[in-house]
Amino acid sequence: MINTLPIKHSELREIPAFHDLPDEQTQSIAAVMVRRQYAPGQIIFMEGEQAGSLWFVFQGRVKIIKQSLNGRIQGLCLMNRGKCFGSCPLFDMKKNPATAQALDDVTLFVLPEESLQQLKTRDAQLVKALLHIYSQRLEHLARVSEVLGSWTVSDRINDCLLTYAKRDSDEPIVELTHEKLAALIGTVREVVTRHLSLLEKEGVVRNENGRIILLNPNALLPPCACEDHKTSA
Amino acid sequence: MINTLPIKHSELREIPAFHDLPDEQTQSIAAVMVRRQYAPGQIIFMEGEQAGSLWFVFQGRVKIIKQSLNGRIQGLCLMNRGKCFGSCPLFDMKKNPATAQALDDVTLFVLPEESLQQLKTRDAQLVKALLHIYSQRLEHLARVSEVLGSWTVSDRINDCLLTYAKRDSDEPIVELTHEKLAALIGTVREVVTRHLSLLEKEGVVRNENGRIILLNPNALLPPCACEDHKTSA
DNA sequence: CTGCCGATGTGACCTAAATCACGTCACGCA
DNA sequence: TGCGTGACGTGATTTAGGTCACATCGGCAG
Repeated sequence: MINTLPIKHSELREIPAFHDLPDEQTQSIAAVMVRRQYAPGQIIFMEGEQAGSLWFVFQGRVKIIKQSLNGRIQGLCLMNRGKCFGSCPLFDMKKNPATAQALDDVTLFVLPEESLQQLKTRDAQLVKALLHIYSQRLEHLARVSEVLGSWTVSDRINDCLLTYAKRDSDEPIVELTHEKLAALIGTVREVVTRHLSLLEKEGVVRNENGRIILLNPNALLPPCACEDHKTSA
Repeated sequence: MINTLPIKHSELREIPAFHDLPDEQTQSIAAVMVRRQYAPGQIIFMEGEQAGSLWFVFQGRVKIIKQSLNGRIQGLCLMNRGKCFGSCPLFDMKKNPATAQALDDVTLFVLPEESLQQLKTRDAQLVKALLHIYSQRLEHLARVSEVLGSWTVSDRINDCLLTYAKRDSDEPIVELTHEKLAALIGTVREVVTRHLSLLEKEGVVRNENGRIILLNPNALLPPCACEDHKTSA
């Protein structure tokens, strides 16, 4: 899980949060960061723990989830390359509000709590960066709340497809199994499969094993007052 | 809506966020704050606007809600005396993630965006306070996401009762109509009424006109793995 | 006292979506 | 070549909870 290979500042440069920092800064930060590897499904930290470190995704994808006592799991978001998560308990928050779990084989850069505390007192710039990250997260969670509260499962699947599509080639591709999509959305595999079959019949997507190709992403656009009573799904 | 009556620092002292500040600070802050009044139902700011001010509730209650395009409304939380909200667009957030609406007759203290910007650069203490507020909000929204995703409506009603009960007298009282409770939870009045009737039959609450008295708050405690298949509700 | 109105109670009904229970299909591998 | 295994497809059934349509009830202005 811990990989002693040091972190090159060229690698650090690939994280958006460090784009604008001067070389000397990235050098010193790279020196205190730790590289970690996780296998698919492995838990990175648990809801309720007190990990105050900052985590950056270098490779792979990390799933942020909440599991309630009755066993149901609700995915909050998916962090891919360059994204940052964690650090919530750093500012008087008692405990982690959610769980982080590796989705693929994952390589993370970790800024340990102690180092972060040090940097925080020395560097006002960092605090501002944190506020920015928090803002984004607030925005995202507010959106999740709206989506969970008032969208149908079908709309949530569409939204999820658009959100997590890789747009490398000319046709966007979602590299998730139905099972994992279901977990992210907070539903079950059958419902995802059924809805995707519908979409395939309509020619909007093509299902392959372990991934979904979006043939007509525009047809997945968010629900709108104009299309009141939907015939399909 | 705007009330020119100046804000006394004795009043400002009643806001938890200003408890620890030295007198001179509260004086100068009180000088730049604005008092505003709102009638029940009045919108304070809308989702999508760019209000970067900080709002403090001095009297009454403010409902934070999200309305999605299909017309459904999802309540996020209820801010009462002393609570702080707003200010999201201050740190690079494009727009307000939610709407604020007065529930009762409300008196607010507003710290306008310009003043806040000034204070922000001068006072590192304030930035730390903001981080704290953001942390709490993140925590809360993460909880909302879990609740929306995996609790039943009945559990959400129970939770809401416990969360918003006034504990002045020996018996906690919730001063909300079924209608308003429903809006907060993101359901409809009938469902709330039905569930409350059940609870009343079980002797857990007593329904009066416009308020609910909790006779046995412990019976409302959150859902738990141990009580797997619930008979009631 | 009467009429109005907002807050409640309650039954009948309907739909989304979870659950259960299978069957199929592709693919690696001994 | 057969077999195991993980991913996908699909019907039947069940259920929470939203929708509709009313009846009731308590307070209060005139």
